[in-house]
Amino acid sequence: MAPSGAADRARRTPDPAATPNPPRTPSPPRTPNAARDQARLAKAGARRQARRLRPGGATRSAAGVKDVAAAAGVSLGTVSNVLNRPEMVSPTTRAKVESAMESLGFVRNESARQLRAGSSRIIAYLMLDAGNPFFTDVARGVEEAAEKAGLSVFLCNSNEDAGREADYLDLLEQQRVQGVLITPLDPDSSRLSTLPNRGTPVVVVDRAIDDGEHCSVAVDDVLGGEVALTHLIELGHRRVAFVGGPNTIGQVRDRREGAHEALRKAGLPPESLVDVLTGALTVAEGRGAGQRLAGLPADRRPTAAFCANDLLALGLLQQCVSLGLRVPEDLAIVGYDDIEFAAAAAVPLTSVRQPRQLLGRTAAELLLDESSNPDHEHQRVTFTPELVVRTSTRGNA
Amino acid sequence: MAPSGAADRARRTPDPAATPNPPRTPSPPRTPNAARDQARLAKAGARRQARRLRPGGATRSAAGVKDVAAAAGVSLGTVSNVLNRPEMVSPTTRAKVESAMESLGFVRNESARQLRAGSSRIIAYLMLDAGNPFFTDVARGVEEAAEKAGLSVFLCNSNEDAGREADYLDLLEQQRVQGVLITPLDPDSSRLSTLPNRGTPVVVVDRAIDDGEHCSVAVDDVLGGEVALTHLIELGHRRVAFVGGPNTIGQVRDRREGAHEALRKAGLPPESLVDVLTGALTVAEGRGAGQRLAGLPADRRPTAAFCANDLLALGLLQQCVSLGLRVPEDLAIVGYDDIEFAAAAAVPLTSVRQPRQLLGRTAAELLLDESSNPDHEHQRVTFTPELVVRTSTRGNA
DNA sequence: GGTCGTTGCTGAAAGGTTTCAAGAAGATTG
DNA sequence: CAATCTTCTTGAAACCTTTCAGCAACGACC
Repeated sequence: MAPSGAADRARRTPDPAATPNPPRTPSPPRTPNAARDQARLAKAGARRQARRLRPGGATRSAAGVKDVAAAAGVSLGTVSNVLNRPEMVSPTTRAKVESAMESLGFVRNESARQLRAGSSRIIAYLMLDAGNPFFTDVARGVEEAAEKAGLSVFLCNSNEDAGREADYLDLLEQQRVQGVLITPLDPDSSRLSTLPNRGTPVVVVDRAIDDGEHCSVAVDDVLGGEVALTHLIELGHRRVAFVGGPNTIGQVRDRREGAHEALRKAGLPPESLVDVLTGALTVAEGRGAGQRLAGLPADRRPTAAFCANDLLALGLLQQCVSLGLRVPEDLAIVGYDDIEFAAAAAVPLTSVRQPRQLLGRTAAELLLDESSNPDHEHQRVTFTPELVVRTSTRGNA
Repeated sequence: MAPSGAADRARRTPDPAATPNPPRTPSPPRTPNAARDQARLAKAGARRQARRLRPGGATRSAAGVKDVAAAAGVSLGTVSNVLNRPEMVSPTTRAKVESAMESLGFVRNESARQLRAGSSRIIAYLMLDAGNPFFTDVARGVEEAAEKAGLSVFLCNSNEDAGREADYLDLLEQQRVQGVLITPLDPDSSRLSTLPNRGTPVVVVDRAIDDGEHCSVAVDDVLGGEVALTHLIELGHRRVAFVGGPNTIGQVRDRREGAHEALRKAGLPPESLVDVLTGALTVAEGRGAGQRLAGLPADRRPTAAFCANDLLALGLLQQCVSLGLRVPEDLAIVGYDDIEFAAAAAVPLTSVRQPRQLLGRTAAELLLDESSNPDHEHQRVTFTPELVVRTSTRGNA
């Protein structure tokens, strides 16, 4: 119970060049190019120690119910009963079986269980980007609801890659999971319908969809975009950048559409919104967009930017500040999602908040209903977003 | 909740109040108390539309290899060959089989495959906190290495909860995954050794461990703590808060120990480091710590804070700024992990950087080696952290 | 003393896949 | 043309669990 001791030992042990046949050593962490910050008090490097141990008998015997039954002197069916209907086994028998399990190190084979019983106790959430706190917050809501129902959650990360998304869908279907929650790259993809057609419930998260095949839980992105841009218009901005992309992502399209809607309602021309296209919804892409925006001559530069999500907004903000632009005086910024880090940013970020955890919880509840309730009706739940105004648009006034 | 016997039993008891009606509607998103920001242009709420559709024939026939074989007019073994050794099936036969699969909507039953073949194509990463960008970056490294090897990754989130961690370990062992990567709450837990003893490889991530049962990949946290505090000492700070907790988390203990080591080397008394204990490593807990620190009279308040991770540091920073403390003049702050948001914070954060992605990639590579190479030797890889100095300690000078 | 209900346990069947020894059909060789 | 190889294909066995009809033992009852 003294891990500090272990660490101590690690540091003291002489650097062993004596690794007989180690897997190729990892390259040392490359110094990040993005960060212009300096002052390395310690240089990066890796130490590695190998040990051939393979202690006596790694008991790879893998005891099964049969072995347990033999050891306990009961039949195989009884062992199964202990596992699945313990109340219908006499206490003494149960004790015998349980102690046999213990001493044999029995681990139930879930594949066989599922094959025979037909049902899995797992649901999966296939996320668009596990690095985006928005989605991990949604995931927390999912876990909450799943735990209440006695299910486990596997998280999968498509990382905005259509190929990976498809691979994971295949995998999950083959695993016969109880259901899949997904924030898809393209909610209209036909691939999304094949699962429910074959019996695996799918609930679409953060996209509204009404094809009769899925439930969906979403936040009104068009309204969110409209609210954001209305706010900027009311502050007097007449030339606004829309930072986001790629356009294949529905959230981006909807939020842009909402922005245009706001222009329309305000009687402003569509050209008031200038597209700044990004390759993904990440901080790094936001920095790139900042570079481009800051490079424009001041009289042609938009006076405000509406970003498709907070990661973009934070990157944009960071880059603009470091290039000497003042926020909001030179450029007002509105983000989207109101992730926890938005409020802690260099200039606290105005953002459009979504009920993240509730989104996940509701989606999971719909999934559970679909997979357990024969009278299930597909539903489309839409939540309303909420603008949170902070310094990045309002200033400190 | 993983299928422990007790949980199972609980679950099976028939639900007395059968719910023929749709799941209870979710409560509307509660307005967050933490944010003091205002200006709601749109109030939150939910719309819901139900549709009973249940289109004609949800083909839940679940065609199997047998059906495909019949449809294609070949034997069952041939279908399996198409699936697993396509090169040894004649092109024409293969085409027949493939089109039969297509038209029947065949989906391979992974449970059965795994039961028979014995092997899973899945590895899992059991994370300490999926909401911490540090771990999602590690996960990205894991995915990268796994993809290269043709494996899929399931992410699981213990959320710093020992019970959930144990449940997931059970579940993964029962699933017979190919291996488990884990950042454990307590690396010394005996539970961690039972899996490898029974044949499921386990690699410990972000903790050094040398028990002969696991590989481990870590960054030297003691050194990191030392480097961080040395930096503060060199800046003249003589009274520093250590913000972190709970103490059961090894990372916290090591980093604190390193800080004390720095004091020792500088000839300063141990009381120079004041513990500010938190309940978890989150932004919210960081805010709480900020509240407490800012509440101290200026002459008793530490002049600097070293936080066990960046989430704490960001929360602390946010709270201190909003309470009128100047950073770094009134309070210098050092974080840990150098997550992407650290550089974009209100005051860009000095932090101890770790090679996150490399950590994950290396861990996954070790796991793959362990599960495929009979001569595998357990290794302990240690990387060296790196201090990145920014405004939160140095100021703008 | 027979009948009936309970309670606890048994043993075989089933579930969908992979594997593998063996067979069939064609091609090649002497 | 027979013998030998090759190349494909086949069918049964095995993987481990759950389920379920049935059996044995026992007490209660008329």
